[in-house]
Amino acid sequence: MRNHVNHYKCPLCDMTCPLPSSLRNHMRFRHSEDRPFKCDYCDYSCKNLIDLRKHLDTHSKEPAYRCDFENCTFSARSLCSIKSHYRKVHEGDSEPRYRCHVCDKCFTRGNNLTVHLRKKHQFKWPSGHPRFRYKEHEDGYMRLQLVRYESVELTQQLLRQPPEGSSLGASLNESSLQGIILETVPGGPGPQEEAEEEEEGGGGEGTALSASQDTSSSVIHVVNQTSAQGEREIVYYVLSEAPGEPPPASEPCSGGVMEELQGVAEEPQVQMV
DNA sequence: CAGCAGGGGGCGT
DNA sequence: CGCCCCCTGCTGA
Repeated sequence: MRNHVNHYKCPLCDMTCPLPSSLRNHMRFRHSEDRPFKCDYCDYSCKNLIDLRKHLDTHSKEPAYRCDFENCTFSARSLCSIKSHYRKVHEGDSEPRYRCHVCDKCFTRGNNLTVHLRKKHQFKWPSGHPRFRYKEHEDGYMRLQLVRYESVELTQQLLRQPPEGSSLGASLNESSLQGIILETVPGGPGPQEEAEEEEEGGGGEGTALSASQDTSSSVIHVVNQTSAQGEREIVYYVLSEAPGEPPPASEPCSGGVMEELQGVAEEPQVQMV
């Protein structure tokens, strides 16, 4: 469990990770333009041998993969197509398992749930989170992972908070974690002003996303920060969690943090999950 | 238009 | 490798 806490931050972006090796990999694949693996038949190149092999399959005329099941003639050009075929046809696993935590609609693939979340509920990716993660819940459904834990130390470092004056960063336990969640929805009173599109389809709009029964928490503060260079916006959510402890009324630790941030905060939003 | 599914690619584990 | 991305064509309300 402790291993899932992210202690390391990429100096070039907002990505965080639990291990130095993860950071090294990230640097190589995310921030290097080196593409040593080149295709002989086209100008495709990539950073990874496995990806090159996958690509080479696309040059073969015959479908490179066949279904192993007896008497099954299904074939496809990608391994993932075969696997999804096998699961659906030969294992009877056709029930949609990806479930929207807002409206409970189910989908067969995470990809399609992603489209749904973005189009129907206006979900976005905060900086440093290039994609959604889906997590299996106790009921077997895959739902959007809303919280990513990072150590308090790292968060303070991210916020350029001087380490002294923190009475709380000393020990890392589950209750002293801060989370970054992957969602922000205007939802309500915002007087926006859609530059483009779009009439409401009938005013229905689930709005308010009151479907908050499952997440066991909590009010989250959102701060949009613009760096000195005016480049990246970081969306921090301070998760007041800890059912056992009273939530520190105004985050004694983040007093300085909030103070520092308020200078650059653009539009704080408060959101429940 | 919403959802499904196949193909192909990126990237974290 | 596995998960998720985009793009795209198909299909059923």
